[in-house]
Amino acid sequence: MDQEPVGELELSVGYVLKQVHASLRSAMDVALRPLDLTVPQYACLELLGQSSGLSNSELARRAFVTRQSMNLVLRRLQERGLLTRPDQAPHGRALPSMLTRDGQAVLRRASTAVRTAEKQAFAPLSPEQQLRLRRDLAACVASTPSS
Amino acid sequence: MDQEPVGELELSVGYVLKQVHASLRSAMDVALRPLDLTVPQYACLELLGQSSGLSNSELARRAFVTRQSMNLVLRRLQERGLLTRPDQAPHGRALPSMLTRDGQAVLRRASTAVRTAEKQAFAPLSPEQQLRLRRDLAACVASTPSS
DNA sequence: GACTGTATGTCAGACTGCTGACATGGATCA
DNA sequence: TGATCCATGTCAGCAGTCTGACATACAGTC
Repeated sequence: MDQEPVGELELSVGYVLKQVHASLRSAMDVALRPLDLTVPQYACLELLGQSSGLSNSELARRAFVTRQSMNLVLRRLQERGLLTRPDQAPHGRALPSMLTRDGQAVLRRASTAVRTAEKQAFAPLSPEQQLRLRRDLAACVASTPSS
Repeated sequence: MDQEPVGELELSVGYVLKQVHASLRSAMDVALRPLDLTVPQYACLELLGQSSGLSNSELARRAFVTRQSMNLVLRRLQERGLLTRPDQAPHGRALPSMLTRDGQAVLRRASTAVRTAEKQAFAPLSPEQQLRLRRDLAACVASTPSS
């Protein structure tokens, strides 16, 4: 390793944030591959596991993708029998998605796998530091104009 | 189990990290649009501005994309006359990229725009908190197996 | 010198996610 | 009631990124 003078980019919060995000994303990919799940698919399952009956648009917002992308994710998961959507909307146009029994089972396994990967990624930080990190990040979100 | 209105996902460091990353990415997109630059293109310029003569592969690693993707970025920037690459490699196969005068000018404007966006994104945090956040994140990177 | 291993640049194909657009259902208000 | 606006689901097209592959250039070993 050549010892360059630490660039200015290393001093940018955004750059380091991107770095950690990339590393975590990669770790999640590896952890989810055996379950044949992508990160967006996992995110969708996790969101539904915690808030059953969310609509496509609502899932998209919480997973930080567009409605169109989430639509494809939902379709694929529905084909695999991991979730169900009613043919007709009970109110308005929103179609509430629900996990099937299989979906819940897959989610349980995926959740533990991701949790392990995440734990490992933040292992250098003590529990107190992790809590502090989460709070600092959450503070930034709070000021963000909701998309 | 806290049954707060906030879901369990909100308690996940990874989720909040993703949230902040998405918000920052979006802000950077908006800030760079007037300059007709994408985020990867800006990243490339910024990296070259701080370490002139980096190769395609090295830029790719530091920008967290593949060599192939960075190759397209470099080509596009070269077409716009923002950087130059020698036709022949001075050593090995690595082609060192250099910013042109125009490239340096665009970088200056882009850099201030991005810096403003980043400053705004992390505005809720005091300078001390931002420093702490950067250190915490950097600690996570240190343990990551380098890609 | 020949062989092996590693790193780089580049091409081709597939996949993912996005933007733009349209139709539908509901709420609001004159 | 009719008009307007907003949110949702979905279709089509396009740009960006990735995986896989190949040829090339250097360093190390025999």
